[in-house]
Amino acid sequence: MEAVPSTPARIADVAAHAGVGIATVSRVLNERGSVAAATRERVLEAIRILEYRPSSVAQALSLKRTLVIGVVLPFLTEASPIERVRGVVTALAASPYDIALYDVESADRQQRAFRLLADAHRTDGLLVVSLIPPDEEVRRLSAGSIPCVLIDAHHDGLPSVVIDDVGGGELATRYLLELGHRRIAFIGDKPADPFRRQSSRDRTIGYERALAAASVPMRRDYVREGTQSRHLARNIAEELLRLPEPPSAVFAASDVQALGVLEAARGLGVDVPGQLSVIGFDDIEIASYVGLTTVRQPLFESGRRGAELLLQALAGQPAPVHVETLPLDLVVRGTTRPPR
Amino acid sequence: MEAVPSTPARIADVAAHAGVGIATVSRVLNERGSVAAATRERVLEAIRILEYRPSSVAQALSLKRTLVIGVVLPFLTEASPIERVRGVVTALAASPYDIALYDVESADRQQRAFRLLADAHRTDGLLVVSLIPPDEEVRRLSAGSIPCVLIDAHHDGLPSVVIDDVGGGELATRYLLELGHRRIAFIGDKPADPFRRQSSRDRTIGYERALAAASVPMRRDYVREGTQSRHLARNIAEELLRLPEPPSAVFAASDVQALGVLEAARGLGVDVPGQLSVIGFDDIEIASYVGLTTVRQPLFESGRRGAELLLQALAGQPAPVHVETLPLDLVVRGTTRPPR
DNA sequence: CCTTCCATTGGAACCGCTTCCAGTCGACCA
DNA sequence: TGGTCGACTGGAAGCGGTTCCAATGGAAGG
Repeated sequence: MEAVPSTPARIADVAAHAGVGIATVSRVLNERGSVAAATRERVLEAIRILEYRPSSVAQALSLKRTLVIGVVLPFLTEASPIERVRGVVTALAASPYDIALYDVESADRQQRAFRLLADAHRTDGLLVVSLIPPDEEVRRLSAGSIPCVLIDAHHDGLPSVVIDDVGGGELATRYLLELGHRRIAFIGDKPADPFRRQSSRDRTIGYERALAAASVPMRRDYVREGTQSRHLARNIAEELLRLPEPPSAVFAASDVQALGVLEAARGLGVDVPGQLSVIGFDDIEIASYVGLTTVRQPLFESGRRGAELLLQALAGQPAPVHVETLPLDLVVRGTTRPPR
Repeated sequence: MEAVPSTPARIADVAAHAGVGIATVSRVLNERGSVAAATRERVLEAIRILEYRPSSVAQALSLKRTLVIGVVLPFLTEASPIERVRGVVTALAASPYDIALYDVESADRQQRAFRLLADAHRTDGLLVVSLIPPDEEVRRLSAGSIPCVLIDAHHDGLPSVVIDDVGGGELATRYLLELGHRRIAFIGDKPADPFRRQSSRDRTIGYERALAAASVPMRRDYVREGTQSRHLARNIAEELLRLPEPPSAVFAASDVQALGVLEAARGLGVDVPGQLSVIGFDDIEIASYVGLTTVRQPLFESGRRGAELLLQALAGQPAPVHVETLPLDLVVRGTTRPPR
C-alpha cells in the first residue's frame, strides 16, 4: 500500500519526484506542448504515486476561469424552480462546469447573492431563474463580461428563456370560455418582491384579454390575489365559492394554487368538475396524479435550454441577446367540464 | 456617473488610487491590524470609486479555504433529496459559505463527483446526501482533513444524520397490524447502485420484524421490489391486487410509491381505505394533500442538521464521529383503516 | 533632550498553476 | 562537417490576494 501524504501534493512535488521541471508536469497534465514519451511516463507515475490532483483554485486564478456556473434562484418557495434546476443540472452534466447554487429567499439574501455574483471572479457564467436582476448588477455583469442567461424572467440586454404568460393566461381562459363558462374567477399571486418575476401578473392580463375577446365582462370580485401557498389559495377559493353568485370555473395562476382550490371545493362539498371547473398552470408532477387540467409549461426544458445558451456564450458564440419563448400546451385532464 | 472600468479593479489599483500600499488595502478590507482613520477613508473611497471586489479565487488560494461547501446528492430521481437540500440551504444561508451542487445521477458521474470533491482544494467541507462514498474517497477526505457529514447515509468514521429505517419499517407495519391487518404487502426499491443508500432495504427488515413479532408469517409473494417511480409501483400494486388472495394493506417504502399504489387501486376500482389500506414513508408535500397515511421523516431537518454539524466541524469543533438519529412520526391520515 | 514604544505603513514572499521565453541537443541538409 | 531546425525542457513571471517583517516617525517616559 502506498503512503498517503499528510498534505496534498503540489505540482512541484510531482516535478521533484519525477525529476523534471514543473512546466513539464503541467504539459503532461494539460496535454499541451510536446513531452517525450519516457518523460511523460515518469510524470504520470509520480502523479499516481503522490495521488496528485491539481488545485482547481490555483488553476482558476491562473487561467482566469473558474469552471463554475452560478445559478441564482428563489429556491424554497415553489416546486417549479426545482424542476428548472433539474434541467440546468442535466444540461451541465456533460460539461466541465460545476454548479454553485445561490438561494435568494429574502430580499437581503438577494442583494448579497447578486453582489457576490457580480464579483466576476467567482463564476464564469450566470443563470438567473425567475428573478429580475437589478439594472445595476446587469451593468456590472456586462462590464465584467460574464455571460448571463435569464430563465423565466426578462431584462433588456440579457438573453432569456421565457414562456408567453399572457398567451398562457389567454389559453387557459379561452378554454374555459369555449367550454361554455362565463363566470370565471382568477387566483393569482400578490405582487410582493420587486425583483421577483411576476408571471402571475401577465397571466392575469391574458385572462382579461380572453374575457374581453369573448365579450364577457370582467368582475372585480372574481379576480383575487394571494400567495403561492396552497393554504391561502384554499381560503380565497372558499370565499369565491361562498359568493352569492359563485364562479363556475377557476383559473389558478399555478398548479399549487389550483390544488388549494380543489381542497376548498372538496371541503365545501362542491363537485369538481360537476359544479366547478378548475384549471391550473405549470403542470408540476402532482398535477398528473391529481388529474388536474392545466397549462403545461416546459419547466425542465427551460432550465436545460437556458444552460445550453449559457454554454454557447461561454464557448465564445456570439450569443445574440434574444428572448427565446418556449411553447405552452393545454393539458386537459379531469377537473374541467362544460358548466351545467 | 462614475466610469466603469473595462476590467475589474485589483487590489493594486485600489492601493495606487488611494496612494497606499496593498497591504494597507488588505488591512482595511479585513479589518485587521491598525489603519489610521484618514487612510482608511481614502481606501474605502477608492474601493467605492473603482467598484472594487476582492477576488474570491485569489483569496481562496492565499487563505487555503474556499468558503464553499460541496453538496453531493442524487438529485433528479426523488422528491426527498430536494427537501433535504432545502434544509441545507437554510442552514447555510446565514453562514459565509456558498453551496456547490454535485448531482451524481449516473455511476460515472458519481465517480467524477467524488473524485472532484476529494480534490481538497475545491471545497472546505462536504455534505453527502443519500449516498455512500467509496472507502477510497473517505480515506482521501480524512487525509486531506476536509470535514464531511453524511445525510441519510452511514459510513464508519464519518459523522452522519440518519433516521432509523428499520424502526420506521416496524412502525408502519406494526400500525397496520394493530389495525387488524394480516395480509400486508410491502413495496420497496430494487437494490441497484452499490453507492446508493438502500433505506428501502432497512425498511424491509423492519417490516419483517414487525410481522415476526406479531407472529404473522411473511409471504414472499407480498414482498416486491420496484424502483422509486410511481409508475412502476403502480404496476406492482396491480399485480398484488390481482393475486388470488390480495393483501388488505400495502406498506410502500416511499410516498411516491404509495401514490402509485393509490393509482392502481383507483384504476382497479378498489376502495381505499375501504378495501385496501395504504401507508407510505417520507411525508412529502403531496402526501398531506392526498391524505396519505405515512411515516414522516424529517427531511428538511436532516439537511439542516447535517449542515449545522458541518459548520461546527468547519469552525474547529471536535466534531465527534457519531450518528445522529432523527425521530420518526406516524402520520395517520385517510388511507388506512381496519380491514373488513 | 534622548530613548523606548507603538501605531502605521510598504515591500516582498508565498499560495499552486499556466505559459512565455530561452536554452539544449541530436538530426538532417547542403 | 558546419548550420539550421525542431523536439524537449526548465526558469521565471504572472494571476490577485494575505501576511510576515522591517522601517518610519511621533508621542510618552526618564
